[in-house]
Amino acid sequence: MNGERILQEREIRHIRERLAAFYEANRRDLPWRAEADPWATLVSEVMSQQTRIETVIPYYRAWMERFPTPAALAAASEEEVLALWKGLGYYSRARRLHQTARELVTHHGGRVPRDPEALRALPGIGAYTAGAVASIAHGVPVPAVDGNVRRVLARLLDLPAPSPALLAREAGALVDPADPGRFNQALMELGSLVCTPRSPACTRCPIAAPCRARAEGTQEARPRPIRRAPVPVREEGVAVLLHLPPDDPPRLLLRRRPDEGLLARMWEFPGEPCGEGESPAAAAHRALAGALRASGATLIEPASPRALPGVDHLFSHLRIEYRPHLWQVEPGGERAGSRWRWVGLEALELLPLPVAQQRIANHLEAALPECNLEAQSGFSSGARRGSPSAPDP
DNA sequence: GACGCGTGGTG
DNA sequence: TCACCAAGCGT
Repeated sequence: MNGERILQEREIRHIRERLAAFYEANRRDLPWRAEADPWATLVSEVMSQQTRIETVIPYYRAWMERFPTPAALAAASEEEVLALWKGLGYYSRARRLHQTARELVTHHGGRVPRDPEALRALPGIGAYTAGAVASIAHGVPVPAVDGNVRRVLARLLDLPAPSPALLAREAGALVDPADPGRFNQALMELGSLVCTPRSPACTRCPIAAPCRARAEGTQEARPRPIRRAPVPVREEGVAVLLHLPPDDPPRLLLRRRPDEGLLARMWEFPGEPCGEGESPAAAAHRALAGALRASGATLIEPASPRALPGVDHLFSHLRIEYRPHLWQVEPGGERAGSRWRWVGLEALELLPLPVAQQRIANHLEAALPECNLEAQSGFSSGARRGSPSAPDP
């Protein structure tokens, strides 16, 4: 089916007028709305992908301070880029934005293109972000269908499961050519403030009159919710290798994750997933063995490790229960490699460390004073207390 | 088309 | 407590 519009011309004009008024009265003062800078718009849109606006704001400020232009980002190291993104999640966004900045410099004169197709071709920029940047930063009359807009349109048209193609067509016909950026942001703001997933405030909605779901009373059921598969749980033994130099701050051995997949190229304490029926302590021992081999470090005392508090972390599709165990070691010869690194406790914040790993480090820091004492009287002597795999209290 | 990909807020 | 989900993209 094509060409068939559900809304009449008169309704479209009505919706444009009401949304424009709604936006002027309700728009939030977000930092990127104060600028007329396409780079600022692009950065804010990428950061906002699947992320709450309140979470984005401080990251956006720090990012624009450090990388005010595509050229500034293009010149940065990936490690610094990931470190600034730390805690925001979906880290491939940071790596793709980094790559996009480089392509802007090499192929677009260091500027953000206006053509939606050119934007769409950049890494990390899909249909939504291309439409948002083209309309908001450059005034191009194209739609920008995010989760909010999908929900608003599904209700306005009373469709249980509208396809992306249908939504793009309807939104494209609806966009106000007089101010496409304002219109698209108004639709999102409406979804965020009024036409919410649960308990939509239809009595306060500026476009309740033409809303088909409102007329049918089906707004709560539009769009139809999707069922998620239950997330698998994995238990992982973690080896925290601690070096206590006599006159310097404590140091830790970290490992860089693989180039692809979960938390790609982020840093972590070495860990191993528990095999079938394997205890976390045994898995941690395997991680220890690998870390000693890779780094050339040696155990100070080959005794039982001290168990640190467990960290349970929920990822988007996986739950991992980290069971960290602490060993004191002496760093070995020259063996290092780019995937392993000794890092001072105070320098962890400069590294791209995922949130769960930071929690492990925090527990270690809390336990450190005791370790110093034990180090002098022989670290090995019965340092174990509580269950080795006790979860976070 | 379904899945992999983080984290924190919310009812 | 926990399921849901937020200004999605790439494969």
